[in-house]
Amino acid sequence: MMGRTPCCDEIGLKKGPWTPEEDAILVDYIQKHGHGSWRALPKLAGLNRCGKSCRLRWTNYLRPDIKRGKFTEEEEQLIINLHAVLGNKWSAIAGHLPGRTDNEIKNFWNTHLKKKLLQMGLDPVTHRPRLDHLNLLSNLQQFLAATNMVTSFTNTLDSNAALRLQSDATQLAKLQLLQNILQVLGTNPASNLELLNQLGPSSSISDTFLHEALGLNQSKLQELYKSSIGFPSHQNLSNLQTLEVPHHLQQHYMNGSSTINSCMQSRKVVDEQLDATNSSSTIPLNSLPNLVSASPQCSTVKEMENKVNPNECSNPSSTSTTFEMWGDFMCEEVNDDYWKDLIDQESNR
DNA sequence: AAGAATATCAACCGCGAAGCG
DNA sequence: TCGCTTCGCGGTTGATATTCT
Repeated sequence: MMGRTPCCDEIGLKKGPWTPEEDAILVDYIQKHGHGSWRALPKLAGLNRCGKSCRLRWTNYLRPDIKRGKFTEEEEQLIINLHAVLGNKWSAIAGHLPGRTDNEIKNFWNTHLKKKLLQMGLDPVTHRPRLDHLNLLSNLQQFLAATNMVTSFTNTLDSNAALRLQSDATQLAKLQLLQNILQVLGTNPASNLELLNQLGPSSSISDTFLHEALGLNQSKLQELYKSSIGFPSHQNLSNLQTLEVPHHLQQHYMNGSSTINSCMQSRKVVDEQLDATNSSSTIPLNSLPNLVSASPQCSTVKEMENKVNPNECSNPSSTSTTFEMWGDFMCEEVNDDYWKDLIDQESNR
């Protein structure tokens, strides 16, 4: 295969944009004869192009069933959802959007959706919250904002209920943040350094702030970091058990709102990890289950099915994404069955 | 108004997979 | 089974359009 001459290097074959005349010739020929062998087509049709160029022009532009115009909100959400499951399998994604081409979807992803996810603090590759320190800090702001929202809301309640709700919200915010930090510590050594730099003596993050936001002081966090690279011991994980989620809240929200529910599930995962670590101290921290989609790491659907529970891969309620962010993206009407069908279809391709 | 910067998207390129003798 | 051809995919490029300064 190496060194094969590209088909369009043949002398005299035209490249570049197609003229309306060329389009007309190609459409006319295919309508009359079908495309048959793409390689033979240009000669038969009387086009000074290579077969590859003809195929591309036909499939991406001239095909009669192509839908033109802007992507709808529904299409946009579908692409995001499909990308979370399939990764950069543009033709597979296009197969679920009638009239759209893989090229169009790829361009749309690269120019719009990627940026949109980044702006929302999500990694467009993994669809998880970004693990770099900047994002952690931006998440902090969101957690605090959310907590403040609860504070405003609780002004309307009696003082006991208000205090309890406020405290619960803060705990959940801590938990979510902690989950993100755990991911950083466990999976991304480069970010660890950056994070530690942020947490260092010259850091803009004050001890008070860390204490308030996390219930951890700098030295405790750094200690945790040092001891958790590569071989986390159950001792350093057990340090985190100071972050208790009130039992009544677990009961109340386990079947409740997706926001709180996702936090609770995150907590559950941490708990399970702690349990597992207690029984065997060799489980690496970065084996934390994927809470959002597995996506491109699941390079094939088969692989994906082996690696992850499809529900974990697709169920919005199992995400660890910051509050409702992910929920906003997921079509509510797209249920588990949809994803099961999708995965089945892809497996059978 | 003009030039620079940025966004968009059609088309190309190279590679791996599939088909076939 | 092997080697060649063809197809289709995903990443990238570059011309053009749009927005910003």
